[in-house]
Amino acid sequence: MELRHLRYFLAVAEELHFGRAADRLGIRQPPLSQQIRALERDLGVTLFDRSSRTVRLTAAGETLRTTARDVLTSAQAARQATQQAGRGDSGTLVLGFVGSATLALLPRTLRRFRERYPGVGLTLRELTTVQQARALHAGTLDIGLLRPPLTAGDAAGLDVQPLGAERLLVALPADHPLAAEGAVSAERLAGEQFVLFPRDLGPGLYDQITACCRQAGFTPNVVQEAVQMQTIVALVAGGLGVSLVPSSVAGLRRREVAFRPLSPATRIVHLAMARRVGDIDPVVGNFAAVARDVAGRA
Amino acid sequence: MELRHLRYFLAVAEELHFGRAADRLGIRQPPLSQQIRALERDLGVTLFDRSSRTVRLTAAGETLRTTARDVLTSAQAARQATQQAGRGDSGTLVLGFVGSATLALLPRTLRRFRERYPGVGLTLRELTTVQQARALHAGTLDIGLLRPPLTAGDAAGLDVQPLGAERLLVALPADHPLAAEGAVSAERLAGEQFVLFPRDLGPGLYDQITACCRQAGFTPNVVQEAVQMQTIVALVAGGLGVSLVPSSVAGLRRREVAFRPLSPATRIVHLAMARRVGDIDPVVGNFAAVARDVAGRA
DNA sequence: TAAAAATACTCCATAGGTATTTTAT
DNA sequence: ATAAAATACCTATGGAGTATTTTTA
Repeated sequence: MELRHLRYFLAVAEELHFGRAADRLGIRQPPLSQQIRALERDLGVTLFDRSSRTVRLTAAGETLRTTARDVLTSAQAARQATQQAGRGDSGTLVLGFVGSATLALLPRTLRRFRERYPGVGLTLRELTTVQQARALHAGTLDIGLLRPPLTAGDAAGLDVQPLGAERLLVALPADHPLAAEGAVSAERLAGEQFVLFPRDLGPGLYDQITACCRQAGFTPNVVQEAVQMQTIVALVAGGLGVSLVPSSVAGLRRREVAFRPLSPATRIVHLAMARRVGDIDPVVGNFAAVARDVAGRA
Repeated sequence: MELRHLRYFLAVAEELHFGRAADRLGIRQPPLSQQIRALERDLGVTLFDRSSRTVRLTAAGETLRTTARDVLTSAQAARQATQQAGRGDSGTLVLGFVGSATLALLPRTLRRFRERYPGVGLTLRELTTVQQARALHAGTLDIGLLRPPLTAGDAAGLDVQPLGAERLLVALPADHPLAAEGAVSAERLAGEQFVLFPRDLGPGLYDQITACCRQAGFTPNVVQEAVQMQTIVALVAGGLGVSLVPSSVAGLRRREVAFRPLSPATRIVHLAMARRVGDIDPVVGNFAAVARDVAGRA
């Protein structure tokens, strides 16, 4: 018994006429008669009571008419579910991200992805870069938005693609003297009080910021820590100090805060996307494509 | 997509090895690879991630593995339900019977039929012969146990088969003088008081009984009516009168009642089975066969 | 290098076609 | 007489076979 037999059977059961059923199926009447006969032989049961003028369903035929519909329906459902899964529009995706990635790229990427692949369940986990690398290896994470560099050990077996580079900006209270200038050199910040996030929330970015200061000959005097970028910016607005932030943070326009480029504008922080090498899950590929697309537009 | 593809796919999905899966399916590895490939092409989806050493399911493959099982399961269910219906072991049967048929044949037939065809729902309707003929024509009855004769009009379109013939017995109180004799001639009953059923409950049998008396030169003096044969026999046991009953009623052995043949033993009452001509429902055929079988053994 | 899947090809079973016959109304 | 299914027969697609190549762990 094949699905073809059931399709043919249903056509005849609905038309109660071999000729019309054959037309509907796009085949000729004799092969249809043969297939129905083969089905009857296979099942060991007479499905139609046919005379040359009338075709009626037998009791067995009535039974098959209802059950065969179920079979074809579930076959169709299997097709569609499989194709949806193949397009990467099903299942779940566990996404890791560093806190500083949330500001621009992540919300837009999530919105686009949700629009295009509504069948995918998303789980978001805010993790540090190193935690993401470990979770990717452990299989508890499917894709990560993190800040390079990774140690060779952590990077092994991972496909890490740059998603974008941002300059570091100086965030100043709007009435700060340095805010009057176009660009600020790192040396000018030596005496300033800094608002930063705890190092363990983003060691990559944190180390780049402190390295920047060290290169200018000082260690930043952190007077206040805050967990979220929004809070840091709010604290700067309140006049508690200055900060160094990735340029995407400037999207948080606040009247009381001025963002100024560092001069020379050499300091670059990178955001990257990491996934397991050889991960063939189309959901992961789709998310990566959307993220690249969103990053490319910025 | 055909069921074959799903069967093959499931074998590979379970073995994760084309060679072993082919063995299990009783085919060779290359055609199996081809069929899987054809399925993938048809669905437009990659189902397996295969290298020459390992075969893994893709996300789409995982989806198909669960849904394809449903398809094959429902196909198997369709097969079995259809075959059961074809054997006549499903659906319902509406059976009519005359009250006087209940004593021997009907209970045994029902027991045998229930044993052999547990899938059939039975509806029993006690109806007169004429009512059965009408109900058969109307399609509200599938098969009837009735007492011929039928008028030509009622019999048209019906297949009426004799199920058995019974002699009429005289039912007497055990202490009745006639009970001392071996056989009783109808004439000897002329002065007796009779216990009978109302004519409209079984005009065929009733008319045969009264014809029997009329032939012997008298009209039975009915002093008591009762609806069921058991009651009639009980009333005879109580000494209220005598009765004429089909021989199967003698099965209701009661110490206080003697059953004696009529002499000469010419009076015969028939039980017959009626169904619609050309009724192809195997359930009806099966019941008829069981009934004939049970009647034949008696 | 060795195990396993893919490829190349061959064959034949059978789905589907045309022509005709049978059957029941 | 005629509509419709069955039968007979033919064709060709494709499922399954054997032999071989390719691939990667």
